[in-house]
Amino acid sequence: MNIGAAAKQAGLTSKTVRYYANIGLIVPYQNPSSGYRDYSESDVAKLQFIGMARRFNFSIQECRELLALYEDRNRSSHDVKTLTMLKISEIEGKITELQSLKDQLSHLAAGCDGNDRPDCPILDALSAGKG
Amino acid sequence: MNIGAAAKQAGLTSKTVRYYANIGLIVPYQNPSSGYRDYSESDVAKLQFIGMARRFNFSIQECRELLALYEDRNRSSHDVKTLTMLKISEIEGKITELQSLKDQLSHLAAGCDGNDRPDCPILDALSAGKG
DNA sequence: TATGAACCTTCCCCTTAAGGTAAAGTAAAG
DNA sequence: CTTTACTTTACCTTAAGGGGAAGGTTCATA
Repeated sequence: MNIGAAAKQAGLTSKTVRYYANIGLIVPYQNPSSGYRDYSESDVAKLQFIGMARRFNFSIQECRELLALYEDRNRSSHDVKTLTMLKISEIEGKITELQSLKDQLSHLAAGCDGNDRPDCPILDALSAGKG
Repeated sequence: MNIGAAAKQAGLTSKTVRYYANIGLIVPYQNPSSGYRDYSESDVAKLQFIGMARRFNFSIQECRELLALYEDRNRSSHDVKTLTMLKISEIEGKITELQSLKDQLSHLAAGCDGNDRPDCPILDALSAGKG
C-alpha cells in the first residue's frame, strides 16, 4: 500500500513514515518505475510498533533496539525487560527533577503578592547571584 | 571583562554566553579594535539571572520576557507571577504525562518474566495494534 | 484522450539551545 | 620574539520531524 494509507493505519504522518525510511528504521520496497514506496502488512505492523514505542518515550535509537528484539525469534524477554526498566528509571529521574523545579517555583510564587507594585520575590530569587 | 571570565562568574560556558549575544539576549559592548566582547558587572548579573531562569526550565523566549520585567523599574509583580504560574502548570502537565508513561511501562514490565524465553508481554503490548 | 484532483517523490530550510571544531586574530608573559 | 591562553567568526551537528516548493504518478471522469 502507499505511504499515506500505511501512515494512517499506523497513526503517523506520511512525513514521519518517510523519515523512518530515510534513516533506515523501516525501509519498504520501493517501486523502481514509479518511485512510490510500497508498504506490506508486516511493514505497517512495525510502524504501529514504533509508533507505540515512541508514545512510550523511547527514542528512535531505542526503537531500533526494540525493533531488532521484536524481529528476533531467538530473543529473550530479559533483554526487552532490561531496556524497559532503564527507560522507567530514566522517566523517574525526569519526574523527580521536574517535581523539584515545581516545588521551588511554587515556593517563589507563594511569596509573591502578584500586585501592581514592583516588589517581586521571584525576580529577587532569580537574580540572587547578583553582586 | 572578557567573555571567559563573565561566563565563569555566571556559571555558563563561553559558547553559551556568545550565543546569548548573537540572539540579542545579552549584548555586551564590543571593542571595535580587538573585536573582544567586554562584559560589565551589570551584564554578568543578567547572565546569572538568565542562567538561573534556564535552570528553572524557562525557555529563552520566556527568559527574554523575564529579563524585560527584571529591567523594568515600573513592572508589576503580577506580570512575573503570571509567567511563573504558567510555567508551574506546564511543569505539572509534564509530570502527569511522565507519571502515566511510567505507570504503563511498569505495568508492562511487571508482567514480563525477564527470562531466557522469547515470550514477552512488553513486545506484545507494543505491537498490540498489529493485525 | 484529456484533464484535474489527489497522491507521491526528492530537496532544502526551519525548529531548541547550544556543542564541536577550524582558521585566524589578540593579549599578556617571559 | 615566541609561546600560551584567550578570543573572534563561521560552519556543521544534534532529535525528530514539519513546512513547503517543484515536479512526477495514478486514477476517475468528461
